[in-house]
Amino acid sequence: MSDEMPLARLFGIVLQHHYATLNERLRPFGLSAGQVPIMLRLAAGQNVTQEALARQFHVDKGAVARAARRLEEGGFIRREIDPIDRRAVRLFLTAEGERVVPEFVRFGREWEDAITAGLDADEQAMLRSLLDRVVGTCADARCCHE
Amino acid sequence: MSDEMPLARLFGIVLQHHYATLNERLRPFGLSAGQVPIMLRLAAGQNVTQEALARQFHVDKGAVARAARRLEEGGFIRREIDPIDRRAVRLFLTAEGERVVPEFVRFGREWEDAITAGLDADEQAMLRSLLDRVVGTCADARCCHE
DNA sequence: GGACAACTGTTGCGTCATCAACCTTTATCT
DNA sequence: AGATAAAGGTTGATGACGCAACAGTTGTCC
Repeated sequence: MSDEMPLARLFGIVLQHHYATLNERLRPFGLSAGQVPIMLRLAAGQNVTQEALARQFHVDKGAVARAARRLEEGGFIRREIDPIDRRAVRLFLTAEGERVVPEFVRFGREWEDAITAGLDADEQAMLRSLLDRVVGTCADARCCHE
Repeated sequence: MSDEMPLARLFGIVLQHHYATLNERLRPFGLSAGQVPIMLRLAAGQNVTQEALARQFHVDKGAVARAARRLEEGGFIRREIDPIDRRAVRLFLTAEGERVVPEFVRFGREWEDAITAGLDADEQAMLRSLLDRVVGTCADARCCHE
């Protein structure tokens, strides 16, 4: 199986599998995997700043900007300049966005289910817990966020 | 901490941390993280085919081709056409490659140590085991390799 | 109130990696 | 043997992401 596989490669393989799976399912929408986290976040509550998204998902603000642009071009979100702080852009789902986002949620959930199909509930919880802690360790290394 | 973080993002964060760390350390060599797995494999035994590397690390053959080219241009490996099967290219370390590869091994090990610093030995083993199984699951999904 | 710093967002460039198309070489099949 | 298929490798297009430089806006501090 894992004959001398660097730990980093394991992460890479899983991540690429995620991109491949999501990209395929999102192609009919003209979208790809990078836009999903934004949609998921908006499904849970709108009126969100790009900066808040970048911070929440530990993603570069440039990546958020590009993803938001594609979502807007596709007609899934609307962007409004915050009247109080005119630097900030606030994101909202359009009617079309509201309509499709449950499917995106399902895509994400199904991928997680598929990937952890060989693990029982305890092992899944253990995996997430260990990943959380590893992420915490490497997040501390560079920035010192919340 | 992980407030509604998609599982895939956890993998992405760790992987990006790996790239950032390795790229920084490899810059003095004119290399970057993508070339490391090849070097590590060659350190453990030379005369390897690009196709074998792609299969071992579950990486696209195109990625291996590019990484091998950069390593050759940097003078770290040598590429010889297999005289038996003239389609195949076999990779070897140069003297310079032999000289630096122990450092690359160290870079990789130090990153793994840093990332798992918050985990005890049992938890580290558990993490790798769970990752192996998840990777096995998603590897089965597309191909049906060894 | 005016100079300077800090923050949000955008864009260009680089890296990792995939896929698809192609070329060359080898294997297969009749 | 000749045609066809399959395999190893290369290249171009694309996606995700980070970093750095920049623009516009707001905050701070004399």
